[in-house]
Amino acid sequence: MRPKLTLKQIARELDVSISTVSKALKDSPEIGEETKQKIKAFAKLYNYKPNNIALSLKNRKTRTIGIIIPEIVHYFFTTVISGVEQVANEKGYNVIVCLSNNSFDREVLNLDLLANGSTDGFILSLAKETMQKEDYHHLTEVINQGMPVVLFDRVVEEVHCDKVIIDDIIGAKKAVEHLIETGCKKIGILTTVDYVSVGKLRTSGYIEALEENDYPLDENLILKIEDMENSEKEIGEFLKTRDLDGLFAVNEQFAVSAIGALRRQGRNVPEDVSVVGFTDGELSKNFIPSLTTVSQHGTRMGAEAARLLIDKLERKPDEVESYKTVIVETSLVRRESTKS
Amino acid sequence: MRPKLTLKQIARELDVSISTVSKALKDSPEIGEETKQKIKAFAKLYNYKPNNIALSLKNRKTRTIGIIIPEIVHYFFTTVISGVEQVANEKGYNVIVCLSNNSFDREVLNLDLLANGSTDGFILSLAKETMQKEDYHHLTEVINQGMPVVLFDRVVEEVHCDKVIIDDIIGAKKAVEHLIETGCKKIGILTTVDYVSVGKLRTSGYIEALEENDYPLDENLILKIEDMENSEKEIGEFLKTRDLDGLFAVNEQFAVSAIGALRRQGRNVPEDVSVVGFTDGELSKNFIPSLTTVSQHGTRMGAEAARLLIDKLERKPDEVESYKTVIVETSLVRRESTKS
DNA sequence: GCAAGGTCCGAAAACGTTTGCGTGTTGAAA
DNA sequence: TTTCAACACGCAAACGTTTTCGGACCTTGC
Repeated sequence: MRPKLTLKQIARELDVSISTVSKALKDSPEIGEETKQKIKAFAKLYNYKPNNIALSLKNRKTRTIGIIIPEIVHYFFTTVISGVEQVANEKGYNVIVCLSNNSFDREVLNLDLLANGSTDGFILSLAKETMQKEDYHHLTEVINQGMPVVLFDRVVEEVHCDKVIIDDIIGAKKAVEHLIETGCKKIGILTTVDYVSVGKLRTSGYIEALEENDYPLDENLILKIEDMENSEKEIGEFLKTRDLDGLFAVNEQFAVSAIGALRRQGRNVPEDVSVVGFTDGELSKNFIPSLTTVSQHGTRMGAEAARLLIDKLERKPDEVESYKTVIVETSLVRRESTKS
Repeated sequence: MRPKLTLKQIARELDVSISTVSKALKDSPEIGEETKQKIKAFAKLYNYKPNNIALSLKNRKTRTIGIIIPEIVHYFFTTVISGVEQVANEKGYNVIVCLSNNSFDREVLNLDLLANGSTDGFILSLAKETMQKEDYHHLTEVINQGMPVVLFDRVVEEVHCDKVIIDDIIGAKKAVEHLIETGCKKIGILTTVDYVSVGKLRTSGYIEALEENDYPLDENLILKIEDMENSEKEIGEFLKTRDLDGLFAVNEQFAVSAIGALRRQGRNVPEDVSVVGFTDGELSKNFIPSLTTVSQHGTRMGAEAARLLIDKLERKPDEVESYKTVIVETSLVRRESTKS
């Protein structure tokens, strides 16, 4: 076992000073050609690589960006990470991922931990609990210390920073309009309770689409699901008592549960009921019938977020502060769960 | 914008030396009670947190573990990460995730990068390209420098380190035996080419199960898929020309493709053909029919890997070197795609 | 009144870098 | 021979910690 090589060891070995070694390796003109060659050869031979920690300390930069997400076992978030990772790597940044598990305390903990030197900035999506508490002091504090933060997906007005979101309302409208265009007359929605911001927005989109097309709004066709555990049963009972021919679900899960329930009730998709989901994940692609769905383009969101963050990080300190909100367009992916 | 507080600033502000501040905050008996209180109060008021980078440099430890995986948009890997994260956090470690995208070069790059001070050890699953190349010098080098490495899932004998794997062979046998027990007479397998070690092992399990139950081995019922892009078509054609009543697929993807193809051919699952998959992901749970599958318990694998790594990290330096291989048991999850 | 011992604190080194500046050596010009 | 660039290199500080060691001052006991 041979421990890591340092400048000091090279210096001792070659009988020069540490600074000479450092300069030689950076090809400084201060150092004689001969010495440079000798040092470079030695470094290469023993595979010298500078210590990142020491560099970080010296430069007060880590070239690392932190991602904090509510959960990782979740298709959408992984695509976002993938997007972040791609552009981060292009620009020579590293990515460190932490999970809040939707807990406020863990979000604060992770943020504090990473903020103390480990990362130069953050990309994060708020924990559910945080949004309920409406307590964002940990974020404002970090921002006050001069660390750039980019919020995505689950964002909130109170925090002043760059944001990347999708046009939830427009996306939902696209979905419902597609149902209308393909001949559905009575369209229901499977959504979440209102404090989940995306659920609320998508519900708004649903309502807007109905209004703009002169469809009556029937509260009876709206199911707001709170308890994810029992969503299957709840959906089944809801569908049994509604005579609808079009259904918009605000996520994949609800969509497939609905299709399953409908099938058990002897109703075919899309012949009897058309179904549109939200989020284009593994399920949508592989389900039978495959799901018509609103794609959120997570990869693109991640890439945008990373770009925003890195821009801030590499901005000259005298440039004026300004926060952008990037809206990533959704698109409707037509598949087999709706009529064509 | 108020920049981060350091010991030096506290010292200047309170007109004591840096070392006094440091000691006071660690509650050292060397410092007078009065001074201690004063310093602690000040630190608390302004929310002092020591700089992790400086600590890492001093202690030559980062309390960070690096995970390198082939891809993140993949249910199994996310469960593993989740497992690692859980125990890492319990023990006060951070997790940094990098992706190799199944590329050898990116695996080497990431490993090199993280090895230079960013992490204390690694948990990784080899990239496909790495396994083809059979080039593991980057790993042995890192190990030689004294950094512990734990390999999981895609492991390889040539590298000497701790490993966490599942009993692929036994898992596959369980799957096939279940098919046999539920009355299947002619059982096929959808697998990968042999250099993907898990594919090879699962194929072995399939063969063993057949042999032990005196089923004839028919090479004609084995489909080795190389090109993931066209797997759907390939599977369809394979099934069209085989008259089997049981099918074992080495991953979810293949299983659902098969079910789709069978259905198009007018064959019902599980009435005409029973199907068992491998990996218990979103798809298996939500597909209709839901999939009987071999669960790999990714979370448990991640947790085991993290425990192994942290044990090595916190081991006294004089303890003897020894490498363990932990085998995480698989279990068969019975659902609707097989007869009961 | 003086040495011994306690109490409380500060100086400095160390972790591995980078970099501005000082210094010694060389060679050539005067 | 003297002088002065140019060149090649080393010193030291800095980043933010921790920790060992020693020093100043006060108290105590004789």
